[in-house]
Amino acid sequence: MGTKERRAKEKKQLQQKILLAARELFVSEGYENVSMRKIADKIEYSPTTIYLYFRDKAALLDSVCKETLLNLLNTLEQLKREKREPVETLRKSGKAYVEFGLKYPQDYKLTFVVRPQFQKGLGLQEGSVGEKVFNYLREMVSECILQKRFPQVNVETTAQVMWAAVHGVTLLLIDFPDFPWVEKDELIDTVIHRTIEGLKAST
Amino acid sequence: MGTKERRAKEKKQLQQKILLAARELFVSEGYENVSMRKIADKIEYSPTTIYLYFRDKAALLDSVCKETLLNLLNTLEQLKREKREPVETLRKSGKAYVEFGLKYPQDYKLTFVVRPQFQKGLGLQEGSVGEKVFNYLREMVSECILQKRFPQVNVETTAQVMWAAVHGVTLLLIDFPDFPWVEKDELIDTVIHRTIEGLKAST
DNA sequence: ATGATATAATTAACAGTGTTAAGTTAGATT
DNA sequence: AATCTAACTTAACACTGTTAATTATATCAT
Repeated sequence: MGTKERRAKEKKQLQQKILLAARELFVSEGYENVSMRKIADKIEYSPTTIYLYFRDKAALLDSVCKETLLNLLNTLEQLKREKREPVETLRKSGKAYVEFGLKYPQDYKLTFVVRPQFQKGLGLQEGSVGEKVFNYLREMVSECILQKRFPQVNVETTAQVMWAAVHGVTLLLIDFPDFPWVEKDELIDTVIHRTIEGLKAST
Repeated sequence: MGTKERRAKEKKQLQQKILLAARELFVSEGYENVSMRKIADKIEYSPTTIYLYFRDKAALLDSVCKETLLNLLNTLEQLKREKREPVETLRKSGKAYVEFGLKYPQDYKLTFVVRPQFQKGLGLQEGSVGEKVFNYLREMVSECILQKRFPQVNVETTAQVMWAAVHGVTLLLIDFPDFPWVEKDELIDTVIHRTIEGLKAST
């Protein structure tokens, strides 16, 4: 009865192929400029075949974003493993977050801007990869407080403040590439550094 | 020869009417879900009439965003007039910026996310209203340094860090309304407060 | 191997999109 | 009143996401 398994594997492969094509096109042309027909052309199937594997275009976006978040999560978890001073780990995590966004700018926007716009409410539901990424940040902050690097601040607030800071600088650098920014790394480092300094000095 | 002036005024009025309809629809339905035909229906003209007043849909978006930026600039300039302690003014400006974004979330996204996506490069050109908004921020920071509230930090870097912080928190609150945020005002105030505290403590 | 069956993929179609070119109407000028 | 010109509309093109009906294909039982 190996045929059924083979068929199942083939289905998965085609699904993966569609996903890859979609990601490449979304990234290079932008979500709204990519048509189902373009994706179909790229994989050399008819447009409607895609609908046998994904409910609609938004579902395709969803899957692409989930992959992106898994990538980001991997990058961050790797950092955690190289155990360091907790504040240093937090700092490096922030930097890694921004650099991830700048390395895959379109993926980042797709995930953190386009997707929430196209499916409101389902931004960061329980058990999702997105939640796991934020949980990572919570942990990092907790660790800093536990080891008394920070005063007894509210973990949740602090994590959210950190997220806002890195999210902000990431999106600005992506969306306004022609703005006269100071040197990019200086800007990123300063954003992170000052957010953390403000934290130490805070109540 | 008053007829020509009258016609000119009528043209401006219709252009304004189109702009208003476009803004209302963009805001309520989202830029990509609004068709030229929908706008035309709203103002009870044929779709193609719009093209006599705006080059294309992107130009319409452009004009809407410019209005938004003017509104934001007004809000901020008003704050400057009620002269206060400079750090306090900076703090209030940050708060006003975020609140503006939350009051008109779709306008904000249109201006600071959607528009740069649809016309790359022209994000913040010389003489634009966007540039004026950022110049306002530069001034606020300068004032703080001049009056020795901050150490001798780099104005440009500091202004950009501030922008990143408020931009980040604004977008997160808009895009992930269902995320378990801490109390909204606490989050906003903490973002601003800690950015400024980090500044004082910094080199 | 052949016919039946289930599944995968396709074609055709619908209602909608931004936009252009050609045509029409209405108001001002002579 | 006839002409001209600016304002507006109609018709059309090439595209979009998506559904329903249809065809091809590969697996199964005989």
